[in-house]
Amino acid sequence: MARETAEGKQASLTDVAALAGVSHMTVSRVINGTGPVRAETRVRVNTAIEQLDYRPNSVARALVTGRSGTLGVVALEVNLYGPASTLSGIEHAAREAGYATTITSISRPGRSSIADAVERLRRQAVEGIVVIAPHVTAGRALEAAPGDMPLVAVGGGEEAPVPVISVDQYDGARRATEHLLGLGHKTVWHVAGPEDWLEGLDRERGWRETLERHGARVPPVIRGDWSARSGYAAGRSLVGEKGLDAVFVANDQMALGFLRACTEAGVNVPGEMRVVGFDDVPEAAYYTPPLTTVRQDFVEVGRRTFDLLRRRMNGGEERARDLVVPELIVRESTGIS
Amino acid sequence: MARETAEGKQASLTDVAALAGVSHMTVSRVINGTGPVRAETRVRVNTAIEQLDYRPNSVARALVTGRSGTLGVVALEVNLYGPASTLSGIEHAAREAGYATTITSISRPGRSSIADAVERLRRQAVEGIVVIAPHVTAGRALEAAPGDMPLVAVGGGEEAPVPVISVDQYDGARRATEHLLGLGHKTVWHVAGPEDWLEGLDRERGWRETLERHGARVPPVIRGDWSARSGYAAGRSLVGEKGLDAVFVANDQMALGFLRACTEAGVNVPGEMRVVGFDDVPEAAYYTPPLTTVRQDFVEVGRRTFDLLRRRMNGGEERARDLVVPELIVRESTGIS
DNA sequence: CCGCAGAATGTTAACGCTAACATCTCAGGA
DNA sequence: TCCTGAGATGTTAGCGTTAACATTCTGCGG
Repeated sequence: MARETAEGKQASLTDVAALAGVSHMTVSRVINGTGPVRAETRVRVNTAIEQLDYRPNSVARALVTGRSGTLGVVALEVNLYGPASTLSGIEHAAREAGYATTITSISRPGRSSIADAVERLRRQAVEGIVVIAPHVTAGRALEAAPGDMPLVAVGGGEEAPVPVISVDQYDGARRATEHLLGLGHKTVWHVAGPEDWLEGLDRERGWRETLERHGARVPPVIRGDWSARSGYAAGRSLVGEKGLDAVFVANDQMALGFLRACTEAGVNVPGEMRVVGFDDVPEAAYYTPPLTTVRQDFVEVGRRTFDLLRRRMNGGEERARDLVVPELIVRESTGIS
Repeated sequence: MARETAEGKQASLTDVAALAGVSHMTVSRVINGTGPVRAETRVRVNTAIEQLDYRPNSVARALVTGRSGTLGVVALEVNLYGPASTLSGIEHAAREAGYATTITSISRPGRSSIADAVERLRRQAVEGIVVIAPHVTAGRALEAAPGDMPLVAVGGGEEAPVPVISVDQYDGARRATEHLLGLGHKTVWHVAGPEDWLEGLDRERGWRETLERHGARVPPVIRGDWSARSGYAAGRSLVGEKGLDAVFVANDQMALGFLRACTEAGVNVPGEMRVVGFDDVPEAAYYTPPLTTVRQDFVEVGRRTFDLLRRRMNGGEERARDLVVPELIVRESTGIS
C-alpha cells in the first residue's frame, strides 16, 4: 500500500477521484463526511485514498474556507519556566480542539517588536493570537492591535486593552506576605521583579498593600531581573540590614540566589531569616532549605487562555479578566528549624 | 490611512489593482519586486496598498507556489530547560530566514505518538520538520518517517535514521568523569537518566568507558527521571554507600535533588562528597554548593539544526551527525572547601 | 518616419479545495 | 403508467495568488 503517483507528487482530490471512478466532489464528501455517499462508493474512494497515500491539502482548504486552523502565540523568553509552561498548556488545548500552534518569540519587549510579531502571525493567516508578554509596554502595544483579529493576552494588567487571563498575582503576594506576618515578623522585605513587568508590579502592590493593611512598616524595595544572579546580588546587598528577618522574593529563581547569599553570609534560613518565593518551580522543594512559595498553575492558565481565544474567534465579545487563584506552598524556608 | 474596504473584508490584489488603476499582476510585481515597474506606477500601487491596508494572503501564495514558509517542530516536554532553549534557538534562526515555526508537543514519546505528530505537521503543510525527542523510541519512529519530507532530529543517537544535531554527550560525560578522577577519587558513581533517553544513555556510556579506560571500578548505576525529586531519591538511597565520595549526576535538576539529600544526611559537599551535574542551567551557579556541571549550548544546537534542515529543504542529502562540543564548568561542588 | 528592442503592463490559466446548484436514479403512491 | 421526492452524484465557479505568455508602450538608430 501507500504507493504514490508515478511522479512522486502528492496526490490530489482529482487523482483519487479518477482512480475511484467518481467525481472529485464525492471524494471530498467522503473525506469530510458532508453529504450522503453510498457505502459501496465510500469503500472504493477510501481504497483509492490509501492506494495513493492521499492527504488533504490544508492550504487549498484554508484558501477556500477562509479558516487556517492555526493560532499564533507571541512569547517573550520562552525558556523561562512560566511562559514555557503556559505555552505548553495553550498548545495542548489547541491541539485537542484541532488547531495548530505557530509561535514567534521576541527577544526584548517593546511596542514595535510586539506589533511586528503580531503582524508576522497575521501574515501567516492565523485565526487568533495569544500574547504572552506580561509587560507594561505590551499593554501599550496591544492598544494598537488590529480590531479584526481575535487576540487575548496572558498575564496582562487590569488596564489591558484586550481580554486577559492571568494568575492573581496580587492575591498570591498577599498570601505570601500574610504568611510571613503571621509568623510574627514585624515586617516583610521584598525583592521585586523588573519595573516593566506587570506581574512583578502586581506582586509588589500586593505585598505593599498587605503590609499597609496590617500597619507594618514598608521597607525599601530591591529590584532584580528574575534571574538567580540578581537574587543573589539582592541578597548580598540586603543581608545584615537592620530588622531584616523576612523576605518575599518575587520569583523562585531569585529566591534561590537570595538563599545562596544567606548561606554565604552565614545567615541561617529559616532560623534567622525567612524566605518566600513565587511560582513553585519543580525544583523549589529541593532548594536549601526547601522553599515556601506561591504556586501558579500555568497549564491551567494556558487552557483557559485557549478557551477564551476560541470564544472570541467564534465571535464572542467578552472583555472579562479571568483570574486563576494561586496557592501558598509552605516549606522549610519559613518553617521552624 | 489604513482604511479597509467597506465590508470590512480583507482587501485582495484585485481590490488594490482596481484602486490603483492597474492589473493585479502589476500589484503582485510591486509587492514581490519581480519584474520591472515604472516608478510612478509603483507609487500609485503603494498608495493603494496603504489605503486599503492590504496584506498579501499567504495561504493563496502557498497554494500556488507550493511553499508554505513554515516549518514544524515536534517537541517532547517543552517546559524542560533543554528542549525549551533548543526550540527557542530553532525559532530564532527560522524567523531570521523568514520561516514561521509551528510546534506540536507530545506528552509521552512512542512510535505512534511521534508518527502522529509528524502527520499532523505534514497536514499543516510544513516544509520541513525538526524532532526534539531524544528517545530510543523516537529513533525507531523516525525510521517510518516519510521520505519526501525533510526531517532532522535533535539529540538522536548515532544509529538514528535521519540527520542529527546533538551535543556530544559522550564527551561531556568523559570530561565530568575525568575531572572527578583527576581530583583523586578512586571511582565515580553515576545517577543516570531514564533508560529510554538517548542522551542519558550516551552520558552513561561516556562515564562507564572513561572509568574503564582509567582502570577504575564501575559502581552500580542508579536511575532517575531527570527530576529533582528523583535525584533526591537517588541521594537518599545512595548516601552512606561504602567508597562513595564522587558522583556524576546526569542532569542539573537531579544533581540539585542529590545535593539536597546530602545536606539532609549531613554529608558535606565538596568536603565528603563531590558532585558534577550536566546542562548548566542558569540556576546551577546558585545551588548549595554551586554546581560543577557540563554546559550544553542549546541555542547553538537550535541554530545548527535549522541550518541543517534548510539545507535539506533545498535538496541537500547529507546524513552527517553534527556534534556540538560541551564545556566543563567547575564550581564549588567539586572544589576544595 | 519606420521599425524594433526592451521595458512596462496585461491576460489567462492554473494551484487543490469547497459551496452552491444541477442532474440523475430509483422507489413508491396516484 | 407517470409523477414526485429524496438520495446519490456531478458540474461549475470561485478563493487570492503566481507563472507563463501576450500585448502594449517607449525611445532610438537607421
